[in-house]
Amino acid sequence: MEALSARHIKVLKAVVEDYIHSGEPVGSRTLSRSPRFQLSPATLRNVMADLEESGFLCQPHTSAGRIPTDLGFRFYVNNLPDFAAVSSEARRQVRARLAVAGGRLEEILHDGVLTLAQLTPYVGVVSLPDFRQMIVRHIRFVKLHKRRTLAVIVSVSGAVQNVLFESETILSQDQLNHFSNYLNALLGKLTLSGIKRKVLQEMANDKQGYDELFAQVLALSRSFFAQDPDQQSDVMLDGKLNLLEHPEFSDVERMKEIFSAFEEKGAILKILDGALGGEPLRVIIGAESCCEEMRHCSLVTAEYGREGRALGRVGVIGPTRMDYSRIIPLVNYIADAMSRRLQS
Amino acid sequence: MEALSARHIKVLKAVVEDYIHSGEPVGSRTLSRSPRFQLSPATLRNVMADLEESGFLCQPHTSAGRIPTDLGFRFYVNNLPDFAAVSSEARRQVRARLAVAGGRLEEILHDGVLTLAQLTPYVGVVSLPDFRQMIVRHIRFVKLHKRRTLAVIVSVSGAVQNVLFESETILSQDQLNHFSNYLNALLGKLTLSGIKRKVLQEMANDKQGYDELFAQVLALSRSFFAQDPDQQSDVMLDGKLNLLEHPEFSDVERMKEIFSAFEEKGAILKILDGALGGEPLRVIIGAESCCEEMRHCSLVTAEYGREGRALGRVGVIGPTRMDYSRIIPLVNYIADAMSRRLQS
DNA sequence: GTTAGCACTCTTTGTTGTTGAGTGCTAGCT
DNA sequence: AGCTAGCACTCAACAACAAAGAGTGCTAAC
Repeated sequence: MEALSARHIKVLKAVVEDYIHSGEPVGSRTLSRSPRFQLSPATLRNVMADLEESGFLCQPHTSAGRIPTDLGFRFYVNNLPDFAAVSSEARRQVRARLAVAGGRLEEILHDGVLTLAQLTPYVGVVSLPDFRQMIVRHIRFVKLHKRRTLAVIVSVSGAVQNVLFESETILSQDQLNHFSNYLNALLGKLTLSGIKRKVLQEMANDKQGYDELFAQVLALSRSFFAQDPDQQSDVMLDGKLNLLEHPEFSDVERMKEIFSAFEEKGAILKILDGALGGEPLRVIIGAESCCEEMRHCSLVTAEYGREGRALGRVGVIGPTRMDYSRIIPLVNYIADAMSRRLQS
Repeated sequence: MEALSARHIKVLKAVVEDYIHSGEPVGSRTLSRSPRFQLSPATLRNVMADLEESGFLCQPHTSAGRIPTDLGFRFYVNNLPDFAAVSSEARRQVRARLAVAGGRLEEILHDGVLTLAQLTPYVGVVSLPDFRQMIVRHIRFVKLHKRRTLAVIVSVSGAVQNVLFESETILSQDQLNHFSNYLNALLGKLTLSGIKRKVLQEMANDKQGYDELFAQVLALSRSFFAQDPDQQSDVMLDGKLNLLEHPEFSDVERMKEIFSAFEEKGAILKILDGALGGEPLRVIIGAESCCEEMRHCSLVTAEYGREGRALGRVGVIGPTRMDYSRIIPLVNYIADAMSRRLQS
């Protein structure tokens, strides 16, 4: 497989863009009619045959035009797109939904995916931050019944989580309040797993000499952390119906595949956060996701976060034939807007 | 339309049952081959023609057999089914999932729909109780930042809800704890809206002479209730993929309709809880739901609750051609199991 | 290096019977 | 009066076939 000439690249780009907009295999004839080529179909055929040999194009069947392979899309995305500016309609919607201040974390994320699902014909997706990695602002204990206790944890970014657990001894609400205060005073800018680590550490070097209170707080924390096994993070999807509009999913079998992938949120999460903290923007094309059910889908996702810390990823899932030149800037734009709102 | 003779009824029943199991329009010939009829096809044709005229059967096209109309299914469900006993496999699964004790409300409901989605080829559905109608066990206030306050409400059935609101004045956590204790001591077996009503009432007859504390609690409660506009209840669905297995939904258009109904949870909720407190078991067939998108679906739902109070409904959504004789007992069984678990 | 021409492939679309299931109707049977 | 056999008719489903159209690879000429 040799290096691609300028002409090869130009043809590849034309095929990809044409296919993205028409959804039909594109033939040499169609291409030669385009004003940007002065070439005859026969010449284009030769070029396309080369591109096929190199793995950038393929034919659904011998007498059809060519469509880009995953590799073809990949080359296009990496090198070629003329990014479209974010439309004014999109800016307007983002302003309306995401430029407002405050709100709980879940609301902000939800507004993000909703906006994406409305502005694109694809599925909006966002990964919720792993709660254990979020910086805790408060922990509060609420006595429910005997040893049954509820911990309410609030993160700096406004996420609230409830964890039910059983304390070792029966404690009154007043005692719990006391412990809450003590613990809150103690914790600086720590994540939940940071706190857990710290608590376990303190217990490990269990030299006596603690004051009674500290020992009790530790005991309580331990049973609390014992309960919280691995409170998984999660994903939010919106606009699944959008996919049904695309001809590539009019096949019921294919639909079934993708929707089953959606039900299995763990898989999506893995694809999304697999490389969290890596590139801020990421495009995953077809089989690159290594998820059998998603091999006909692409993901465009960007990191969102707070104060420079990445919290998760937000973006869209659509067919590999996705309008990358429009979607990539849009996803970036929305991730930015979300991060800004999280800051406030 | 005259009253149906015993023979008419017998034929209707046979048609419905045959159609439920085969999914094909059933013809007079098929029917006459069944050992339960000694009649010739011609005779059956006459009977079926009568049933069609009365609106219980219809023909997809002239040269096909007959299929039951919504009315036909309705007659069948109301009068005819031989209920199947709940299978031992079903009992086993329910034991495994729902006979365990305790758990948060959401978990219990989730286990319920999951079980239904696994035991039937339909979609499991459950309506979450309207939080405002649930009896409150605790209210606890957590100070977040300045006037920003989090109310944590725990119901007797184990549901936990967080409500964010702004208090009128800046209060310390200690004050909030104090208020929480006071309020908790105050509330007996009241629902959230009961509490709200009471608070507003107390404020209305605002004769002075309150002690300071009571006045402050009232003020706090008021801003809290102002925030909570109408925290809608919600529905949970599981097993949407099951529907894709049914031939009646291999048509993409029809699929789209139903899935769009699923996204619009409000509509489902309305159908489900429209008659909460009415019949414990309810079957809604096709157009009876008055929901355009659901006209090809039936719902079988039963009430679940706690200590005799209905909290919501649980059941399945499937094609009108549903195996009612098996599903009705199963839904009842599971609703019972859920209610029992909620008791604990 | 490019293009025109040609034979070939393969999908799509439409036509045309043929088959089979099912129907309504009528006349005759019990 | 109720039931049944028979018959003509309708219609969907299937298969076979033809024609059209889009696209290809290859070769020879420009």
